[in-house]
Amino acid sequence: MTDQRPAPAAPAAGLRERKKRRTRDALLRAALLLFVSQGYEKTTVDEITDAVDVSQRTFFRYFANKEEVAFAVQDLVESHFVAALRARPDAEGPLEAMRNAVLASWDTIGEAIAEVVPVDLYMRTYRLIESTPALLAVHLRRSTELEERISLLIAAREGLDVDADPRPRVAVAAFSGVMRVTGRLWGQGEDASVAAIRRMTEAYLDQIGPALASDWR
Amino acid sequence: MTDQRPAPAAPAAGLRERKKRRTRDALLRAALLLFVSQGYEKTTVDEITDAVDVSQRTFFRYFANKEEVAFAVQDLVESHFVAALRARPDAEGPLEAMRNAVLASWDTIGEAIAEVVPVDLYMRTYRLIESTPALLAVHLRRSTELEERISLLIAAREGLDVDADPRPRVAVAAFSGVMRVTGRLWGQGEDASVAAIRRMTEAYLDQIGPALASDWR
DNA sequence: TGTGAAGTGTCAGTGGCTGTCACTAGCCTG
DNA sequence: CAGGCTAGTGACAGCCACTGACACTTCACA
Repeated sequence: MTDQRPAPAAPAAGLRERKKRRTRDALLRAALLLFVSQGYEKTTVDEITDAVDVSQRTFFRYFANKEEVAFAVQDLVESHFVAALRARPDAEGPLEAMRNAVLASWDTIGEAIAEVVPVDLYMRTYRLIESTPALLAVHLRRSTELEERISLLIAAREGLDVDADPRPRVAVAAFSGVMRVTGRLWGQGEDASVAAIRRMTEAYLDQIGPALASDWR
Repeated sequence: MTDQRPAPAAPAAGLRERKKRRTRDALLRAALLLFVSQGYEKTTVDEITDAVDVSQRTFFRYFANKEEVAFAVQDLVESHFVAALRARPDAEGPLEAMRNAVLASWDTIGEAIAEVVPVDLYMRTYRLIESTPALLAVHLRRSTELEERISLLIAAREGLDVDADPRPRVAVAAFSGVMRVTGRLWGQGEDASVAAIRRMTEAYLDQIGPALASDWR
């Protein structure tokens, strides 16, 4: 997760700072546009830097690699979810809290995204990630990192030690597994709206209990 | 180290075939050895091909990319699990069947692996995968592909349509999530034995029910 | 206003990966 | 068993992601 964002509570930073942010944003937007319009693999870093008129070297000073730029917005979405989870009342059980946190964060994520790129561009990027093997792989690895953070959070809520009690990690794993399935299906489906994935998430989360029952008939 | 496998229904193929298999096996073994001894990233394809005395081009004719060679044995393990799952009696519920299939397949996987590489080498490779970001990413992506296959299998067992009923995918997602957690923890832990991961799997799978309960206290 | 450092461009180099082409060796047919 | 066919390979050239080194420009700040 990228740290530096003087977002809320950051007046007009120095000229240098602003220039930097502008360059980064320009690279990000140009990259995502190119990715969604012609595909990730078919986009070279040179094309991105040409579009922004900086050197290739500069790109790699802002983003560790070509993949990273594709996940810049995803970072935002994830920290949004984590914040929503932190905000859940203690009274809610683990699974209930996670469920409410996703649903709540999807209701408000739009604005947060729009500060950086058009929401539509993000959604098309998300679909691109799901459908591009190289990006999907990175996405999944990042997801497990997020899962670990969530596990620690859940454990803290319940006053447990993650290493002593398997339940936090198991619950998060089950929850995340379901989230991935919905993400994938949404990416493959017709309806690319936020509403669609929200609806799907709700429906699939409802099935966790029934799915783990010993007899489905 | 046998140069060919008395594989089921594969007599002595032509000389061409045998040479091919020998080259592939040699590349595989050399690659894994280099990977585990000096790390994945620090091993160049040239080093691998030099060790086997073939051209770099030849390497890429056998393996689509450098990553693929690291997963050759994993392929074996996965199809072993799928076979075990197919063999579970219809009477078992979905989760029960998957659980029994993993445990059963771990009891017998050793011999299957040993036909290709020393079991110890495989285990060290597995740990390397878990601890190398680039490989972990690919591993996770491959896992989701496997999950889809399993979902279809489970659905078939229960006479369901995966797209109409979310339960197969949800159950598999939850199950796989737990499996990944155990794989990761095993990779980080001290005990690198098959027994260790088997034990851990059993313990964690036992926690699925409790973990999803609405109240842990 | 001068000095230091942050940000960038340029250049050279490495390594993964691909296309092409020519050559050789196992295979097959007459 | 000769001669042609083709799969497998090596050699080579080239693309692209990425890195290190160094010099230059531009802002920041004393």
